[in-house]
Amino acid sequence: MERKEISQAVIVRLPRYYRYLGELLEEGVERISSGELSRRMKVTASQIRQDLNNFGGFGQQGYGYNVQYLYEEIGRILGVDRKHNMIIIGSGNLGHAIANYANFKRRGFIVNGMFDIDPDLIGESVQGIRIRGMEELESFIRENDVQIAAITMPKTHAPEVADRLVRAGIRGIWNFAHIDLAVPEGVVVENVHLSESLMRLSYRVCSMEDGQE
Amino acid sequence: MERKEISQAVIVRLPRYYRYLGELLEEGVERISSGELSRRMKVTASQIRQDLNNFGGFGQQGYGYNVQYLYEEIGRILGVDRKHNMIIIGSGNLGHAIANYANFKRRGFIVNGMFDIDPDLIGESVQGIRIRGMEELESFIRENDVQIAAITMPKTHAPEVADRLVRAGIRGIWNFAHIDLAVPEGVVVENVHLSESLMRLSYRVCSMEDGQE
DNA sequence: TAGATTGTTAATCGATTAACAATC
DNA sequence: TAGATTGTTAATCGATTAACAATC
Repeated sequence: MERKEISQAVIVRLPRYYRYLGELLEEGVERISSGELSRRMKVTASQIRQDLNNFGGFGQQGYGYNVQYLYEEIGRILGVDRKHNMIIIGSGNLGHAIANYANFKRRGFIVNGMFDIDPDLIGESVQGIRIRGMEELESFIRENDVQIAAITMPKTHAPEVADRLVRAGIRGIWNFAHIDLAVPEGVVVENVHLSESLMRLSYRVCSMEDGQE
Repeated sequence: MERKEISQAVIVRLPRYYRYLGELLEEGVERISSGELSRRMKVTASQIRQDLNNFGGFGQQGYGYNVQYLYEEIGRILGVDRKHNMIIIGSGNLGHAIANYANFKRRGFIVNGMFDIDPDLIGESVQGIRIRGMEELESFIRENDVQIAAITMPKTHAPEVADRLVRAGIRGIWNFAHIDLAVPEGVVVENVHLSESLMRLSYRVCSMEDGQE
């Protein structure tokens, strides 16, 4: 599937293309040119064409891009055409928020297990998903062919849990803990560091006030 | 405070420096060289020195950087030395997760109001924060000098709410809704698009399997 | 066919890394 | 002082934008 190395910048933009194409599809738009899409997304048409051509020629000269086709192709590239079994480690508010978010399911991310250390939570159910104790972690991953784990627990035990996940064969970690996890080659970590995001917002608000941005 | 334009890439990295310096401080480390920090953070020493010099000469030749001093300076740059009043629009799990996260408070982000449209939630309290109806939004922002609003509600009404926030004088929007908000100059939007983050993870997991990354 | 718009090459711009003189 | 390490300039690398020939 992969020809050359795709740059990180392109990968970051890809889901946003997917979102806009989904919206166009809902609006009933059948075809779109890079120029028109560029106006909507506020990026250059050049960038859109360059980005898409990393993966192949999806368009047609004189016509543009077929929305449905391009949407499906990008979906395939992102892997949302497949099913991914997913677990959530940490059943606090954030874990609940993710478990409840129905759109993930639509994209093929099936949460089939939640875990916690709190005995009061173990045995409870969220959206039909049972909360389990940590001792079941490895067996559950193996038996349910789990690919992705979201870590939504405090940072203290996150590295240790990450090690267990890796050893149990997880392929991707969606890390919400405020710490950088060390994983071996072949395992992917995607960080969501909310406090860093909030500080960036704060920086920009403040620099707006003093100098102007 | 601002000399020249600071690049987006630098701003993204800044909170991570802050986090590592905070950890060093807790470890009792008094001084650190760009070389040693580069080993810890797995970035080049050159990049660290370049990044910091955007804001001034915090180091000393032959010595390195004083951890405490650098930590405080970066905190000042990020604006975490000040108080920011903050509200949360949307009191679902995600709103609760943010309200409950005590570390934000430590960094000066004070959540003093939560809002929702659900009559069952209005009047309830989370962490001592009362959940209010949307009709109180504008008056609350003005009376409590609120600078930052987190939008943790479904995307449908997010643009409309964003408009109200802007008109009421909010300076920064922390947007968790899966939509791009249009705001005038002088107002800052920081997006946290979880579904896009998850798709990036999915992409990288899949491309690991087919070709190798 | 003529017009539109892609795919792709070339030019520009910006960010990262390397190197080293300044200096603590 | 000598050694270490910064601040900063110069070199390299990569990403974005512009341009245009190919082609539907």
